[in-house]
Amino acid sequence: MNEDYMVNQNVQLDELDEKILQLITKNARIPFLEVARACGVSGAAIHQRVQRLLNMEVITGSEFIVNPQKLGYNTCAYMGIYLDKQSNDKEVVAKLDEIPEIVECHHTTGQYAIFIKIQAKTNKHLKKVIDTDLQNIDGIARTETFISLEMVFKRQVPVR
Amino acid sequence: MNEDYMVNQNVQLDELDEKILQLITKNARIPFLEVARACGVSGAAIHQRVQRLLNMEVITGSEFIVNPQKLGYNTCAYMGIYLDKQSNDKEVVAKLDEIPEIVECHHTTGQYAIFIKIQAKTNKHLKKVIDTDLQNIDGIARTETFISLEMVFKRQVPVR
DNA sequence: GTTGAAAAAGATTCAAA
DNA sequence: TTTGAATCTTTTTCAAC
Repeated sequence: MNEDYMVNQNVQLDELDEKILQLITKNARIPFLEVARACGVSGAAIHQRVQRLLNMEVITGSEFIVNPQKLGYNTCAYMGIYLDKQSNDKEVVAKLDEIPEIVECHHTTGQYAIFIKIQAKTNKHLKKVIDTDLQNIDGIARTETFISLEMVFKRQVPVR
Repeated sequence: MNEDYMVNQNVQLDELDEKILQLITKNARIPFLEVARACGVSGAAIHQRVQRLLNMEVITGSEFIVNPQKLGYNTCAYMGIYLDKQSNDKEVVAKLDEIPEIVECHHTTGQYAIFIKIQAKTNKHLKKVIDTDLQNIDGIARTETFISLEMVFKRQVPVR
């Protein structure tokens, strides 16, 4: 009982919550007092609302966003992974987790069992990740790579 | 001259920059004075370094991270898009940009011309995005969808 | 749940090194 | 580039509504 898949994770948010989310998801450093002024409520109210949104896990934290290219990461790729029939998904994922160039990992349905996003410095670096790091993982049968020539846009889920 | 593709965007960072990045990319709300204490320098130094990292676009901003599931977005999918030969990539991308459920969009090489990430509330919602919103865009020949059953991990590019 | 007020902490500026 | 000190702003707490 009470497994993840049984829980409706949806949460009731009012307009103030949504306004707050719209502001802080675009700029985590915005002063709560500025949010307060924009919303016409007190700073204390924003403080409490944000705390509540964190407690409810509607927001899971904050981050400064790095520009991969400025750190020399110029190659981005997606990869679909086929697993051997007898392989253990969890073990494969644990191994993938150890490869820092893999920045995202999903269990998927359809042709692939696992789908990942890779950030590498160069095409040569990507080749090393694929031919060495991934090749060393037991259970991977085959992979298909899609190289991103350019990320055109990226954003978060719409708040309302 | 001086086109995007000619510019080496790589930037020289020292250990202090890296330490700062490691802290602020995990928590955008961390007080700079706390970063200062962790790094053994003054608050003013951190303030200036962060400003410099922003000016250099090593960091492009900050955000509170929303948990899509708590907003009712329970279906995540990736989609490869094949375009008609005579179609205009830019126009297609502009249309995709207008669909809020598409949260990421890349130009790709290989079998697909465009690769996108979709966040929908339900499978039915995803079907509506695919069958209605995407179907209405001229130039799209065919699509292939990979549904994510579970995002196992997500992180930013390693700093150093 | 929201408020204003108070106290504590942080951000920002700047002259000097 | 870094620093400490000064100033200004924000964060956080809390009693009262």
